Amino acid sequence: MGKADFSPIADTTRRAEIVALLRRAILTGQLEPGQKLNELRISEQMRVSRAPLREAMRELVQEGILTSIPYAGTFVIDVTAKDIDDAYSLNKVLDEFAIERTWPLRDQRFFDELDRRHETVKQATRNRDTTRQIETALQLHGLIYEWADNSVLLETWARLTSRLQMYFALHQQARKEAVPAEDVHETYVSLLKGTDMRAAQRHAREHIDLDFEELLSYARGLEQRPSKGA
Amino acid sequence: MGKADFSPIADTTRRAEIVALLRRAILTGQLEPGQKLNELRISEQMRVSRAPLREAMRELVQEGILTSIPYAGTFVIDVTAKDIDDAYSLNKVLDEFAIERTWPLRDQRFFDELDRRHETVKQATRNRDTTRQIETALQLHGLIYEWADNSVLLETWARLTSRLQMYFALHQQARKEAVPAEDVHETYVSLLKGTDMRAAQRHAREHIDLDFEELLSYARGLEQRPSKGA
DNA sequence: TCTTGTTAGATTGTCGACAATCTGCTTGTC
DNA sequence: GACAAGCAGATTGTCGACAATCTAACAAGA
Repeated sequence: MGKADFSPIADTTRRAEIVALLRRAILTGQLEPGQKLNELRISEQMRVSRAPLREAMRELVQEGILTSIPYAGTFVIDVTAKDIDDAYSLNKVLDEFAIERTWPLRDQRFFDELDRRHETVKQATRNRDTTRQIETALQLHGLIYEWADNSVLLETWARLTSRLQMYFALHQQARKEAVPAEDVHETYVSLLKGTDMRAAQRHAREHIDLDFEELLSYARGLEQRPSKGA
Repeated sequence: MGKADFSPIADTTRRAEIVALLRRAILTGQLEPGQKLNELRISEQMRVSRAPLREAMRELVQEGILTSIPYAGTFVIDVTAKDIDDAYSLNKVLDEFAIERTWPLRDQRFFDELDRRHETVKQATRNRDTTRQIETALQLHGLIYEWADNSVLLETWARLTSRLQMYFALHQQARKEAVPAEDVHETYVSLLKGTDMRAAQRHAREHIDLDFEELLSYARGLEQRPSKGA
């Protein structure tokens, strides 16, 4: 028997591509929070009928980054300080759990993948590509979820990730100064390679708190921000 | 100004009703795991066109109880012992977190609602209505999530609940003997009213483990169960 | 002036038909 | 008989048009 392990072929439906396009637009901040998505306009821009577009939007509504009001429209979710707070406090709990589950399953492949993703983050940092920096940092962070061997946990993380990426993108977009160029993940990676699980969990929690404080202060600033129309 | 506080009016779209119908059919076991959903047949039965039906199915796919393969069809998710294991182990973690967050927010309204839901479970138990018993027990359990004041946590619980309800329904449907008629929630409720948070958390975890073991033994029995076609 | 009723326009929700794809069977070839 | 090519049939994906609903502007009346 051959040994080639093929990755699944790409989804060939328009719907899937539309989902990807819209998600990217939202997570990178091209579509602002509160903004209404006009079906006719978007479907014309994408050269697609409204049917697959609407199905795509339903998916993103369930994914939690769009919200829908019957006969009124579908909107990018509004971001409040409390939403960010909620997401982060849950993230802490999930992180601890993910590390606990991943810990006994770590092997050489895990460490290799950890290094690989870390390297990708560092590269994005060097290139000053903030969007990609956020994306790769979350992917680095997501490894413990992928390795934890718990499908429900992974799904939960995927949902959370969408929001976190959106929050960070908004934050980066708003603040004037450049992103810190130094590498803030060195400790995290080395702890995941070490032998002290509790220490890794503690660090994950504290590391999160750091970025978190920054995000929150930003979010508190845009409370009562008016919703953007079409 | 008047003091009447109205609840939001019902969703008046076919889509919303279809979602509710399908979800109920899946969670009560009318639609079996692995079964394919034929769009044409269902749309004819519901006297609805395929457009809103497909949108509804997209939502349920994202909700995690349906799965879709392009150009092949949409199916009720398969249930494996590992899925149940995954869901429960995550549930334990979330329970602890929910109790921790709810604890300082408990007030008279909380206790009243707790009693009310508990009473509803007992009533369903007396009536030997197993489907309703599962539903109400999960609602009782869900109170700590509703009270925890964390929207992301609540969403996560909602998703988890769907699966749990499905698992329990399958279990109940499969086993011959009747459901235990006694009340298994007495301790849980009284601990939530008490002053020892750790004890409540511990009990939640152990209580879950109980039903869990039963479910798992059932699920292990139906591994390699063939998927049902149309 | 404020409220209420009406109307036109725009947008979302739904429908029926067509196109693309898959599945299983048949056919032909070796 | 085994196997590949090709052909129905059924099912999903997509489209364009119509129906239902909302919004905002405007007119009529108290």
